[in-house]
Amino acid sequence: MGRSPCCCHDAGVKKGPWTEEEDRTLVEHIQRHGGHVGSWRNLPKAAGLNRCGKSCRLRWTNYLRPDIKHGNFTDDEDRLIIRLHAELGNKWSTIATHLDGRTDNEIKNYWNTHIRKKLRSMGVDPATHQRLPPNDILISGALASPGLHQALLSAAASLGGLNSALVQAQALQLLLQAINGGAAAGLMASFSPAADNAMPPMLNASSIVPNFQDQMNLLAHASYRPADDVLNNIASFAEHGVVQQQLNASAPAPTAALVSASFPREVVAAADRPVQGFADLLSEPIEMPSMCSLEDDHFWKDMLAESSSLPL
DNA sequence: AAACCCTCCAACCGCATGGGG
DNA sequence: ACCCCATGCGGTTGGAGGGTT
Repeated sequence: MGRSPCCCHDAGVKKGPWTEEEDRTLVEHIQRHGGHVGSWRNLPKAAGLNRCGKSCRLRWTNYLRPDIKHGNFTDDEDRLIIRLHAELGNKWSTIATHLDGRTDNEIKNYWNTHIRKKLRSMGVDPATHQRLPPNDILISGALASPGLHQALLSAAASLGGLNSALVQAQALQLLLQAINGGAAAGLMASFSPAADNAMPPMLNASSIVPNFQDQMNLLAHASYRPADDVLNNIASFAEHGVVQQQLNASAPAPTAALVSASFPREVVAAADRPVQGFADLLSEPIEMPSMCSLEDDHFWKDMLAESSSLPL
């Protein structure tokens, strides 16, 4: 129906990057007409450019227009883009109307190359501005590294050596909470306890033990001594920087005191919290791995908290 | 030094929309 | 109501440049 083929399909019409000469020709032509363009389709011929009108329009609106601001985005602009995206979605042209001198194309590129990546690395879905499911965080974050992911699975498997399924679950929960800031349900569900232990058929973060101090008390009274490889595996996580605090693999059995001392207080507090939306995650500093470390990046923390509080 | 990989962004592509005849 | 055309818009691509092996 009705649409004529674009002039861009004409043979001999130049494509690709613009030269300075072409830029100058286009700018001078538009300036000669008082900054107004009658018809983009007729412009190339009138200006003496071997380009299609669409290409000229794009070059002018995205790059040559005198009111365009070039250079890095400011923190305020970042903040505004995230807030507007949470409200409007991928309406780049609408978002661009709120940022002086920025084009929709530039904002779109900036979103796709910088902001989206940053949000994902923090465990936030850039499309919905909600917290990513645990599995997605594992895949998108530092644990996408095969070695680290394998180490995690190995540690989880070695927890089977513990003499109580409940203690296994608690220890694994603690480990995963420390690694993933509470988003442990995915791996917890895939963890199979020994058959002779009385365990719920399906594990998840909320069905284990709701209070971390209770877990520690249970550990203290369980008088269990885990296999050395458990400690070694946990220590290897520490080496990977997943758990920031160094563990001492040659220490005595991990009583509650040892475990508490081995993990920062913030981790213990994080383990005690239920899994919630990412706004709650951001409400206070949590010791987390580098893939979603927020406590040293207040700018992003504030910005995300702001965008997540918008009415949708 | 060279090959390879990755990131970034300008530019392209094709569909949607709206206005005029 | 229909057709044609110009422009707007968002998704995608390709190549330059920088970093890594």
